[in-house]
Parts: sequence; C-alpha cells; structure tokens
Amino acid sequence: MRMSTLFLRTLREDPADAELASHRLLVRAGYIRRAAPGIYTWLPLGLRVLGKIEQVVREEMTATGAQEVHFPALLPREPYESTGRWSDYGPNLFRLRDRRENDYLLAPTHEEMFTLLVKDLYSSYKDLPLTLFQIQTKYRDEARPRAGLLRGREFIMKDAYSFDIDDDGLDRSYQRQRDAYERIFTRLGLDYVIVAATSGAMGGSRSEEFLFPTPAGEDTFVRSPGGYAANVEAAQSAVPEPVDATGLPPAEVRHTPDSTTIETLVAAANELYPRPEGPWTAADTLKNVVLALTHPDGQEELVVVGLPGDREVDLARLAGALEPIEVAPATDEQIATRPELVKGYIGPAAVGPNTAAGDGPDRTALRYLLDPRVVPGTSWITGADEVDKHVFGLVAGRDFTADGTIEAAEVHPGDPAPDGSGPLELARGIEIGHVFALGRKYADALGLSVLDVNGKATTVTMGSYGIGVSRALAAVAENTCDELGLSWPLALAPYHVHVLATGKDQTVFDTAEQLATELEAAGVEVLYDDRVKVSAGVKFADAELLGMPLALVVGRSLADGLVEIRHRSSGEREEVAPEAAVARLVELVRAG
RNA sequence: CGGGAUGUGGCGCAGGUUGGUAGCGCGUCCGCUUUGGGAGCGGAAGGUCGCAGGUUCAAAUCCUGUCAUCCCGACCA
Repeated sequence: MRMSTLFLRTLREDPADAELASHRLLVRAGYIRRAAPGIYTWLPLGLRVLGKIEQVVREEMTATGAQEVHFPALLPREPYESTGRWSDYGPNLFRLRDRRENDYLLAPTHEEMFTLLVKDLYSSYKDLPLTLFQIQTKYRDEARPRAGLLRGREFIMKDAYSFDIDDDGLDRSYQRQRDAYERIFTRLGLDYVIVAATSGAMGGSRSEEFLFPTPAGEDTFVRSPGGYAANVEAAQSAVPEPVDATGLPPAEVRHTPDSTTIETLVAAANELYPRPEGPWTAADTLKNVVLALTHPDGQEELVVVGLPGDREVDLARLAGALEPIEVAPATDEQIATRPELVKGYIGPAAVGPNTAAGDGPDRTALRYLLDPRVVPGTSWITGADEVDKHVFGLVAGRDFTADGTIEAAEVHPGDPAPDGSGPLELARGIEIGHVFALGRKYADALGLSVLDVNGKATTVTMGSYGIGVSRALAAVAENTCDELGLSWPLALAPYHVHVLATGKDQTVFDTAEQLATELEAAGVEVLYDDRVKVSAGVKFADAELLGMPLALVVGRSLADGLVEIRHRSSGEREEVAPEAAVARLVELVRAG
C-alpha cells in the first residue's frame, strides 16, 4: 500500500472526547472514527487489524470443530419473547418497528436464534455434539458507553454455542472452548486472567471470565498468589473453623445511648465498657442490614443480612448471590412496616431464625442471612432490638442462629483466599471473553430436544462462549501502545513493514520503491510512505503513531550504502546494505 | 438515573463577566524555499457560534427553554 493513496489522515492532537490511550491513539492514527456515542466507523487500517483478529479467532474456533454461521443482526421479537429476554433485557435492548408495527430488535446476543436453528434442523442424538459460532455485530444500548471500542453500543463479538446430549458432553465442549480461548488470547499477545464468574441471570452450572487486567477495566476481580482468581461478585469468603464457646460468659444487654452506627457503637463500648484485652473495634460488632428484594414475579421481600461491623454490604456481590432477584437497601418506610426492626439496634433476637421463611411462597416472613465468617462460637456486640441497647457477648450458634449464609460483604485486600492459597489482592480488568455452561434453560424455553438411543425425547444441554472481538482489538492497543503511538504485534499489524523514503533525493525514492516491491513479492505486507514534500520528521512521527512492528528507512545513509531497519516496540535499530534488507526483513517477519 | 463539565470552520481551543465587522494553532489548497525528528515565507478557501424562542437599534456574548456530547457514579457481556 502506498501512503500517498491510503485513505488516512492522522491527527496531531488528541481528540477531546477520548480519555483512554487506546481510544485516543486509534482515533489519532486514523484507525477508527466515532459515528455516534459508542458507535465507530472502521477505516482501512483499523479494518485490517480487525480482520486479522477475526482470522485468529476463526482459525482457533474451526480447530475445535466448531462451524461458522451468520445470523441477521436484525431479529423479530418472538424468540426473545419466549425466553423472557424481550422484557428482561430492559432498556439495554435496541428495539424498533417495521412499517406494519411489528416489533424487531437489534440482537444483543443470539442464544435464541442458535437454539431455534438447531431445533429446526436436528432431531437425533446422533447429530450431537455440535458447536456453531459466528462473528457478528451486536447491539446494546448501554446507559453509558465509554472508552471508545472498549465499551461500545455496537461491537463485534464472536459467539459460539455448544449442543450436547448430556452433562459429560457439555463438560467436554466447555473445556474445548476454554482451551481454544487460551490459545486465542495467547496468539493475540493479550495478558489475561481467568476468573470464576457468577452464573448470572442466564443460570447454569459453570462460568468463567477472561479478563484483560487494566485500571480502566469495569470489573473488579480478586486473585491470590496461590492461583485463586474470581470476579469479586463471585468471590467466596474463607470460612473460619468454628470456635469452642465453652466458658464464654453469658450475653449481657447493656445501655449504649445514641449508638445507631458502628462508629458510635464502638466509641460507646470503649467508653462505657472497656475490656482488659484491648479496645473494641468494628470487627467485634455484628451489623444487621435490612435489604429489599424484588423477585422476578414482582413480589417484594425484606431480608436482614448480618455481617461483621468492619465490612460494608457490597450490593453487586449481593445481587450476584441472589440473581435474578433485584436488591436495594431498604428505605426507612419499608423498615417501619416491621415493628420488630428497631433501626440502629437490630439484632438476631428479633429477626432470626424464622422457620417459616426460606424459598417457600411465604415472603412475608423475615429471613435472616449471615456472612459466612460469623461461624458458631464467635462472640459479638450487636443490637438488642431496643432503642439505646446493645447486647454484648452474643455467641453465634449458642445464642442465635440464622436462616442461612450469604456472600454479601465487601472483599478487602488481604482477605484470605477460600482455598487457602494466600491473601487476596484486588485488581480491575475488562472482560474480553466469557465461557458459560448454560445447561438447559434455553433448550427448555424453546423446546429443543432430540431423540436419544431409546427413542425418548431428551432436552439438549448448551454452552455459550463469547469473545469481544472489537474490544480485544482495543485491549491489544492498550496493552502495547506507548507515548509515541500504537505498536502492533506482527500477527495483528495492518502491515508488517513500514517503508519510509526520507529525503528529496530521487534515488532514495527509487530504492525505497524497489525494496517495497521486492518485499511485497516476497509475501511481506508493506505500507510504503512515498509521500513527496513530506519531511522526514513527519514520516517518522507518523510511522510511530501508526505502529507497524518494523520500519525500513531509506534516506540519508543510502549514500553510504546503508538502509535502516527499526523495531517499533524495542526502539532497536540495525543498518544493513539495501541488497540485504529484503532478506533480513523476510527473516524477521517469518520469525514472528 | 444521580453528580460535574462542555457545545464557536475538518481537529484542538480563545472570545462571553463589560452586547457593536468571529479569532488563534493544527490541517487543507496555490507559489517559492526547505527535507533525519511533526519546516519557513507569502497568498487562499472554509464557520447560520448546538437548536428554538425572548430582550435589544444590535446577541457567540444577556434571559428562558430544549437538544447533544464527554467525565465520575449507579447499571451493565
């Protein structure tokens, strides 16, 4: 490609609406243009990179035995109605009407369509297992698109779906996809972390996310030195051993005036009831928080969650633990509907356990759920269900029990991993892939079954596997760029070698032209900067901004019989004779 | 949906408080000079100042409304 004719305009200044390096540089380097919030146009250079990423994904998917199909992005309402997602997806779904007032949507993901397609064509266990995939444009009307390609409203996604007759088959299909994902992200040169994820609204047995670690990421995850890793929403707490409570004094109700918060309670305890072994801390208190749940059928329920006073409720974790039930802090009005709840002084005595509560139809009973760290034998200061009164030395298991445990407390850095693999650290990442053992939810909802060996109809079990392709492109850019510009790995770069003719000497241009042609003939992808009247400085700066992994500079040193090869990522330079340049570059390109 | 900010040639911005012929840098076009780190000089094109009302002799500027975009949060694959 000759730069004099390439459809490209680089920007010297950062676009005002771009914050993140990848976003800024992809726009400045002329790879993408914003068309609408969260919606981008692919320019020639960007499209070449996108094509290469798609190709890597396609090759690895095909290698697993998956077959490529392509669905429309514009879909009718009915299939999404039958799985409930027409309404479940809420405002995030792009909806539209045709001229006859029929409802359509721009697909946010295609589970329904894949399921129906297989139902349409297959009906025997002999047809399974089957894995299909597509690389498709997806649409989600995000409340707040941001960071360019990293979180768009239109984005390109590879989605694959496996269909198996039984759970063992699903396990194998899942593992095969998971392995392929590791190969794909390795080939893309992307750092990634595999974390346990919540199974989410889709239900299912097993789910893992592939995260690209970056401070700009929107997911928080935890990991331990010993290898435990989980999305913070799915992270399990390390549960301590029960403590022997024999010999602990009986609980005692004490006067604690104006102590409606953990902070004031600890202050009151230390002032009025100091203990010899050191001051009371928030960790000695048991905080009971009232939450309002909304069930999918619209019913509301209040629950009380008890957790150590040095932790806040993490609503995202709680929501993850209760999905698809929605969660919100209870309002004062809601708390007032239960006379036994004395705000600021709520204790286990009033709320738990309630044998009538649970998953039964009676949601008027107040459930009491405990943080897993509140194990039998631990002793707490907690509310006495009376204004200005707290109870000291209330022992779990001896003096109170609950209706169950729940992961609702925020995770702190340094908390032990649940598998004993060391202290947890918290980090941010962006989801670039998700593998998901769906099970039979969609097959059930849409009636996908096949006849088994005995001629009996059996519901198919499914997995779904996504990769954010356009997001991965941005992640690679983010991962590799520097202050000068983009810097692509050879496998993804729009062109392998950027040939620069610098100077005004005609022989420079002739030589550069000839070398570019020879490189192309040798199968190397070449971007040749043949622009005349453009200074060397401009060409160097553009080459660094555009980020081809190798540059061949033909210029000043040509008079001495030398040309220069530059390595974009390392900054390394080597000088070779023009006759040797092609062979050397071919060698570098072949080496990867 | 809450909080904050911003809308002025293709891009980045000034001007606005004090109303009076719309400006700067980059980019683009023409000419000459330059050519290893985003060149110089001279000339040129390009803007209903987000939109709609209002105040005024006169509005980018003041008032009212409205729309849009970005950032933080909530939410979210």
